[in-house]
Amino acid sequence: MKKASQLSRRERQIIDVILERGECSARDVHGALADAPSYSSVRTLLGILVEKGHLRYRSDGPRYLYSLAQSREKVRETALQRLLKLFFSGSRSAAVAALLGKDGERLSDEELDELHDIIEKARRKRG
Amino acid sequence: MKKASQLSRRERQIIDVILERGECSARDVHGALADAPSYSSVRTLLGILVEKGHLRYRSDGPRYLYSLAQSREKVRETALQRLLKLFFSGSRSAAVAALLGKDGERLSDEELDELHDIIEKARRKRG
DNA sequence: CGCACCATGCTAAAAAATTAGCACTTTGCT
DNA sequence: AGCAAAGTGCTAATTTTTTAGCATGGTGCG
Repeated sequence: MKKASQLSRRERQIIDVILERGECSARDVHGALADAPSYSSVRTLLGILVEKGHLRYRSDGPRYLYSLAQSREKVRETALQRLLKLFFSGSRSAAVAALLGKDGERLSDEELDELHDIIEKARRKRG
Repeated sequence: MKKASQLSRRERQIIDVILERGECSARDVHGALADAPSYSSVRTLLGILVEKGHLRYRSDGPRYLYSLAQSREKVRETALQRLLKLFFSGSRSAAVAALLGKDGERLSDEELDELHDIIEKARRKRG
């Protein structure tokens, strides 16, 4: 079984669709791909991804619904780790700063409140 | 010129090395790859990546040093956008929350201070 | 029931990626 | 000057990916 980093382009593309939309039928995936190949090809790829352990599926009447084999959180954490390593020398706060924009101008008031709470909570915990 | 999302596995791998380390010689890249193919192959790939516009190089004595063609910030922003779209429905604050950990336990006191400043600055700006 | 739809398995061919060798030039150093 | 290291261009073979067709079986609904 290959690692996630070993995904081919199409494989990654398909995983991305399912990451973004959640459970999908082969038809859904095919429709979601901007430059989709034939329906048959998409089904082949889905089969391969299941075989490799990246996806799983369940029956829903006459169709299969595909979803991630790993938990979303796990996949997300892996992706975050990669990003941290590549762009932020592993520093989470540097990544956060980039997300916020230098002056937090990218966030709504509500979002700012949420973050403020998180930070205060962490501080109180430490005294 | 193909898009970044169209990178093949090896291509991505090589770009990643250069993202992480900055300017690299062919030798550096070859050495940094855990499962590296021949030096010759690495040079071929580097050539392709330059041709495709992903990398550029400059002479440094008898060797070439390869680096990103696009600014690091641009590549980073693209990567962040993808992450936001796939895992956080586009919400930056949700991504920040994930980075911080539920209670911000992942950050040092100094990092917390920095973030607090950013948030306060943003708030004052809005009243 | 029978059609439409979706699945499966098998097959196969075309395209892309990956690997690598060879001959030769340039550069830096001793 | 001469060697080692690193570059170039060209070529080519192998492997992987990607594409797609076909025959067949199951499910749900009018």
